[in-house]
Amino acid sequence: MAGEDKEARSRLAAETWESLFRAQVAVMRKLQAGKAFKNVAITEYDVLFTLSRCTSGWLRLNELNDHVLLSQSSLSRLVERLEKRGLVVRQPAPDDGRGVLLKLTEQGAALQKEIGREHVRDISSLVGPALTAAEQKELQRLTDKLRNAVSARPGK
Amino acid sequence: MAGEDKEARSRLAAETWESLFRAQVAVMRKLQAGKAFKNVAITEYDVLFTLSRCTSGWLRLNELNDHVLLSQSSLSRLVERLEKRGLVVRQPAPDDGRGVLLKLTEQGAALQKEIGREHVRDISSLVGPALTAAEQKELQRLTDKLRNAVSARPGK
DNA sequence: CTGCGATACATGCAAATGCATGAAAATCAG
DNA sequence: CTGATTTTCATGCATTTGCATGTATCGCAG
Repeated sequence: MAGEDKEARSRLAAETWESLFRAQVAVMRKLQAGKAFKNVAITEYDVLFTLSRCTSGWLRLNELNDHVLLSQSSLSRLVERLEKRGLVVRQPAPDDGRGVLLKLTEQGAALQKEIGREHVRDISSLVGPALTAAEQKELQRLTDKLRNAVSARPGK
Repeated sequence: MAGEDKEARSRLAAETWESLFRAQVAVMRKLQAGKAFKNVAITEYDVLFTLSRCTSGWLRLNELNDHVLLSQSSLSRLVERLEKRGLVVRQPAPDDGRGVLLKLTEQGAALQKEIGREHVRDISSLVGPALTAAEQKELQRLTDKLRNAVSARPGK
């Protein structure tokens, strides 16, 4: 009956999330142990990486925050540290007096590339042997679909 | 040729991980915003949850640490706080003088159940509409496979 | 049994994080 | 245009985290 059905679907969703989360923890543990993140924390690298993917070069602090699992204040200070280390530069947004734009410095871009290579090696040695190419593609499709659906949905 | 193939597989693994990670961030963001985690941090809940799943009731701090994305010292203090709040009890391991066993108190078990229900509701309203049941099962299978492969592999 | 390295957990301390709040600019209602 | 509300980012402060280290126990080689 309907009640059981709803219950079963609820459980399926919870178990699916549980599996996804545990897999993320397991992989992240290994990655953090790698020497790629000896001098740069994983959240810091995440910021450098996101900036490196940004075509225009400049990115609003605001948008960056959506991408990263950090509170606004923590991101503010993380960026402050990166700036002090000469890895990024801040600039007031031209079209919005409240906004702040971010860009990688040459040094920041170089460091991102260096760590990135290491990082990709680590990832591929972890994920590569675990799943076939077809499985990886399917996993990518499913997680992309999940992320899109979740991000699209309003606050709720 | 072989070089390109290796490069392509490396990229696939990296992109797969990227997708998985972003999906996790997106879902986690929404979950953290839910009122389920107003009084209990997500890492704290994770500990309560893991203890609730433990059939024998008692769990070594040690094993718990494998499960959670926290350093050993952080977990030690997290557990200390939970004990102060009366949610768990500690006990020296009978067979190993160095070890510490953990168990939920009645109050801890009750709180876990209460938050758990809320949490499952949130998850299912996020994941449920995003993927079909078949897709969820497949996602679960793939992430389980990934986690098993990654955890099995020695330190490297 | 003895000594030595490894393992499990706790603790001092500096760094990172989040919450609450503040300041400045944008947006909106009337 | 004016005043109220919202958005964006920064900052004070308490909490949480991780690194390095300390202590106790375990396991093992000799």
